Amino acid sequence: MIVANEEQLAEVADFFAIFGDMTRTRILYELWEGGRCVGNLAKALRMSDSAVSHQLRVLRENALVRTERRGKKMMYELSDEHVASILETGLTHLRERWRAEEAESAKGSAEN
Amino acid sequence: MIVANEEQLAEVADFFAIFGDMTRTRILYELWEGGRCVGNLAKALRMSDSAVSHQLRVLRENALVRTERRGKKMMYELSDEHVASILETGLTHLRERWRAEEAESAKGSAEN
DNA sequence: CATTCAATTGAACAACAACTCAAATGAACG
DNA sequence: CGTTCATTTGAGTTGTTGTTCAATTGAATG
Repeated sequence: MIVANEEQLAEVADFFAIFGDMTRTRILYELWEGGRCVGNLAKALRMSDSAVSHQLRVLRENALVRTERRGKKMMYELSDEHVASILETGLTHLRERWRAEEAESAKGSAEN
Repeated sequence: MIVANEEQLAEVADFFAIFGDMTRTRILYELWEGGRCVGNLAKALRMSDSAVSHQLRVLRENALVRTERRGKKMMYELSDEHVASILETGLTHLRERWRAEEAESAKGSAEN
């Protein structure tokens, strides 16, 4: 049990909210595999460059990704391993839930 | 590196989004300390019973909290330790960030 | 069974967030 | 320096989300 005040809980909420959008999680997931430029990401997500760029801005402003210009292209990468580990936490948690749901539905079909 | 498809990433996003609201993180934080009824939570958060109840519904529907009726009151508690551990992950991550920011600002004031 | 306390629900409203589209910026290169 | 490719920006629009308010449900109790 960690002690936290309201201001900190607000920051926690804001922090989780960044991961609370599919476009951003997809971007982070892509970057998990390695650095990518905007156009490359946009193609992978089948979205407009603009839409992706807007979300990259959010990620950048929250220090979840770092940029490095390489010629005309702007390379994006995760700012540290922490970001991947947060994603992993959520993914792992859901993995367990999915497993449980599967077991539950298997039980149901055995009963009927 | 965990393999995930888009549907799963969508679920991850939705999952994080639940934590991405201050009211809900405050509720979860309160429940971390132990079970509470709606009125009690509302008082602690200085919000209307209704507003809290609406958010509790979201948490309930996503299986983050469990309920148990005790007389007129409805007792809410975290559905498992996992929920607390997710909160802790976020809190811990931000702790490090806050420490880093503090160190940074201390460096700044030493320079000037 | 009427009353009271506790919680839930639904509609309405306001605030916010994400995407689109068009325009602007920036870097390379002939 | 004009053109091209890559990205960013801002305004506008649409959809979503959280809160309020009033009405409703549910359980206990005299």
